[in-house]
Amino acid sequence: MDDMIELDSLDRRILAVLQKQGRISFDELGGQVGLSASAALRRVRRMEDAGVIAGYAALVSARRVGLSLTAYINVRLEKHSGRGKRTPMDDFAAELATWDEVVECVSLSGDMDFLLKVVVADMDHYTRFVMETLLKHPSVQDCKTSFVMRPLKSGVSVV
Amino acid sequence: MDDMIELDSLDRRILAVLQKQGRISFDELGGQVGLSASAALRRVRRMEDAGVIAGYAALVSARRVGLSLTAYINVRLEKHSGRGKRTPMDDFAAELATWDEVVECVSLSGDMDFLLKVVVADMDHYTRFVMETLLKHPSVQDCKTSFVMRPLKSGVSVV
DNA sequence: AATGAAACGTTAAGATC
DNA sequence: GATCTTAACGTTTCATT
Repeated sequence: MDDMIELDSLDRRILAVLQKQGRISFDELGGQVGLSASAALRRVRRMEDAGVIAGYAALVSARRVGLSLTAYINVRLEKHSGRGKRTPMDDFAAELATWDEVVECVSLSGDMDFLLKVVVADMDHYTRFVMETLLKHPSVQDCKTSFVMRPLKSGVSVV
Repeated sequence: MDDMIELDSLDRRILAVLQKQGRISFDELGGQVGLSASAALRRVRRMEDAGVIAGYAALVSARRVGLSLTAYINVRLEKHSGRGKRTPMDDFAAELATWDEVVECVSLSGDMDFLLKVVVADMDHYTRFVMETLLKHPSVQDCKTSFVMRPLKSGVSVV
């Protein structure tokens, strides 16, 4: 399951194409990298099986579905006070999954514990989320927000 | 070009499916949301044309291609010293596009100007990138890094 | 040379659009 | 009906013996 796989330059070109055009046909894909459809298919299947390609996704424009505000929130947790045997981090992680506003969350080195990426309709919704959901959570000590003013580069295809 | 489009609950269910299974057939997609293949296709094409679906992408596992270190870097730019009529921000944004290590970059409110998401093979590569590329750029004043210790939620399909 | 593995292209039947 | 997917089959290449 954890086997490293060798990727040659053709594999990498295939990945580059699929990251831009995830629903391209194997015929076209092969054409772009200089292979037949079946050869392209074989290589893609191999990378899927090896977990190099984790899956495929439609990219949804946040704006076009009415979500025009993006923010990053640094969160610091309480050091103690986990419920029962669970740590504050466990409690937080469990509830996180139920918050639709959070599209990305990583645990960090440094003074802050988590970085959340949050996408919402407007400032109103954002304020409600922070006040009535995030800060009300018993594991959360405090947080600090930076709002996204302009996206310069969006990397969506590395997981 | 900027027309808001009305999405009903069926459209939203279709989007949810396509965000998880971007290469699903329309037959299966229709089955999951209770539509025929052609009805599902019509709705998907409509959302593609409206820009709601910005595209499709294969999701590549960073680990499996040997990129096991992820970091977020807050960058502060020089306030002046743009070359010619261009601002430091223009200079920075232009060069950014050529840095493969940066998979995401947004301009932020607050004391820092940018947040970069960086994915590299190891700490060695990371150090080289910061010392020999990022900090050498004339627009960059200073930066501060947080390393990702554990990804809890990865949102890849909102753009 | 002979052998086997790996990767390619062609073909054709079935699935999908 | 046209395009796309996918498995079967034969060919080429190349490293090993």
